[in-house]
Amino acid sequence: MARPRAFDEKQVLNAVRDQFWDAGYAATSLADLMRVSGLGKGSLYAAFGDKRQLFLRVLTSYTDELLGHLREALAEAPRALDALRTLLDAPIDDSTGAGPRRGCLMANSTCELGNADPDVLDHAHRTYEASTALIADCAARAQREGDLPAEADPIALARALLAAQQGLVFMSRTGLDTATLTATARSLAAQLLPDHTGG
Amino acid sequence: MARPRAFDEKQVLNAVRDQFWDAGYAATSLADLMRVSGLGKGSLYAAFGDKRQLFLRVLTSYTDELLGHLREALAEAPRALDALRTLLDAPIDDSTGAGPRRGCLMANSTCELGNADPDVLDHAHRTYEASTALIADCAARAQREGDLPAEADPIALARALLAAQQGLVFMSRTGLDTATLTATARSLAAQLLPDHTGG
DNA sequence: GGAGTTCTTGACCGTACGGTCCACCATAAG
DNA sequence: CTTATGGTGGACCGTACGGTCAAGAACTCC
Repeated sequence: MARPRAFDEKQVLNAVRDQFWDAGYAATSLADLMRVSGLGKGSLYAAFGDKRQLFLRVLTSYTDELLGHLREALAEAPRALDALRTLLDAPIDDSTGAGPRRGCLMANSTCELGNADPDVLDHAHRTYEASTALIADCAARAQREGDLPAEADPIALARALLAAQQGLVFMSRTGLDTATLTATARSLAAQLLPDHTGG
Repeated sequence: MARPRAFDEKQVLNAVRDQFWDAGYAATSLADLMRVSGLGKGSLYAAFGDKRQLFLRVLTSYTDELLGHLREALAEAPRALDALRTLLDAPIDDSTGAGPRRGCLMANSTCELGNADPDVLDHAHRTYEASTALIADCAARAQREGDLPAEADPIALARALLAAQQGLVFMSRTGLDTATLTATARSLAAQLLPDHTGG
């Protein structure tokens, strides 16, 4: 093993991810990556390859975590309908956090690089298809639990929810105040996931 | 007036806008702008200032046009409800066009530059507030025409529609096939703008 | 036609970028 | 202690970028 690494790989990847997340791909320079990681150029290149490779690696681990958390959250909720409603709260969390509103790294990357980098586009497509499948499973459970009309299409509902969520994320990025954002999320949730038992 | 300009300003601005729209701000170089405009560096700088000024000018004229078209479309529709439903078709048009799916220039710019450039963020905020107001007016008309429940809040509905639209635009950018995108748009329209008279 | 003014072209500049390389260092094995 | 191996840090490189400038061209006015 010779000389051991002086850095924690996960820590470095998290720092790099945050940098790309805050500033985007093009606006992040190698100097930025060196600063946030605390590594020299040589170490960075030896460990992760060039800027694009590092970015793709960070992007992949980001979506892996995202899908993992989504799977957990949807599976663990006692009531599936509540889990679906929670999906629309994610943008609110982004707006209330301390730092800048940075939305979703995958969405930002798709906007910035989707037309220029087929790998990124493909990754985006796969990620959102996977999300749709997870959400659709949860919607089907909500149907079984009697909280959603049985005749609804779970996949269609999943796509509608995902679209609403991404739209909210974007509105958060425009600087919409948290109260209005929250009200809009509630409004969308009420219309896309109405209380079925009461009606 | 001395020597007259050899280019049409509007034509140049449109070409530049398309370039920024396709590639984004950072990924567009001055060489790109020279190529698509047919102008030399000197002419570009003399006529429009530096890259950022040119970009902001293009962005402003883009949103001016956008709001103008929106105002027209919403006002001219015989039935307000139909105009509101048409809002969700815009992302479909983007997906069926010949070129790459490039979404909305204002949205792309907000994602890329919103955190770094307060001017862009402010412009985005104002633009979407203006859009919301226009859509809310149309929703109010739909209420007067008996196509929307009178107790609904037009502004809240406008924000929900705008969020849904932006979400659909984003899903189009991930490469979602047109049929699925269309189905999702129809699904969202059905839930956000249900047929009130029939139900 | 001469003067004045604006536009055009492209050479030029400084800089900051992504990427490479190498001398040095810290550890493990023998 | 010696040697081998991989890690580190920073000097270095070529390039492409955004931006400036000056010389000449095209036009108007007198």
